[in-house]
Amino acid sequence: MSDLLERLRGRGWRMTAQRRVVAEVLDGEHVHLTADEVHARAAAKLPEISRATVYNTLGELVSLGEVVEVSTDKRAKRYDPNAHRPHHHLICARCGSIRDVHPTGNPLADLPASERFGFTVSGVEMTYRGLCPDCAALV
Amino acid sequence: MSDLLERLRGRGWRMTAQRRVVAEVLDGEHVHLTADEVHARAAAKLPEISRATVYNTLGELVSLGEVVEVSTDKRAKRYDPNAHRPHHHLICARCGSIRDVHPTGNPLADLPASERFGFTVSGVEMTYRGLCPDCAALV
DNA sequence: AACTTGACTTGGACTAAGTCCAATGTAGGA
DNA sequence: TCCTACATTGGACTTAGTCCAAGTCAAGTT
Repeated sequence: MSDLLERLRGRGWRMTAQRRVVAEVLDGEHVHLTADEVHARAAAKLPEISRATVYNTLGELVSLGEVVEVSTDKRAKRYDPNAHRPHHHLICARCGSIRDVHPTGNPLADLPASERFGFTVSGVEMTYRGLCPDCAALV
Repeated sequence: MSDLLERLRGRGWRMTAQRRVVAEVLDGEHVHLTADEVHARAAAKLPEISRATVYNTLGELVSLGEVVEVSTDKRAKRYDPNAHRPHHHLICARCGSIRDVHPTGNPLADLPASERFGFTVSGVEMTYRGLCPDCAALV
């Protein structure tokens, strides 16, 4: 987990207690938390941390490429700390739970030039949807 | 455009002026509008239509499968009326403009059983990201 | 054509998620 | 130790969307 902190320090991040706990929360579990969940977990370690700081820090981590935003159908964005390994997502349409998945194939190669409309294409996200075992059992 | 209205009527939709203008707005242009943009265009034809009705109607069209929700990075969801033809999206990271694209390949087949975690997988969305020609010219 | 009724619409209050900002605090270099 | 540019705070604000009780109306029935 100090890997992440080292990388950030190496990039000129001023290291504060707030940034440290946010980084630790994200680095600690490979689940996909909302900003509010990150705030709650961070506040457990550093009670006076503000929501604004959590949003700021998450935004910085995203632009540094350390964390990826995932938009599910639910309203709140989720933050995926597993940004260093390329992967895609499988989301339960009912409960919103997310798994990281690794499909075979190369989806970027599947978009021919004629379908690019002059865009400079830099990446692709695949979002598989379905029902998780628990939710499927309820239906 | 009356295709859509016919289909809806055939499914037992009670046809009201409000639903008609919303359907017409979506059916009229193949752009990807936000709920507020749909409301604005609908209100141009039927000034007293309320936002709640637009949201209700969009929600119904989505659950009927006539329209697809697209979550970009921006906050508001966009509504894609081109639901009858399977396709994916190419989004400009800068201005948020969206194009429909048709990649080759079968992404569902690219997710092996070992990567499904017991989920019942029902679909997949591919979101290509990059810069549109206009935005690329600005950088 | 008038009646009936349950589905539809309305507007306004409410909630959730996120942004902004002026005042205050502090990490890290000199 | 001091300085200062960068970071944090909390609270107001905005945006996007939901909810609901009251009123309206489409379409089937007579």
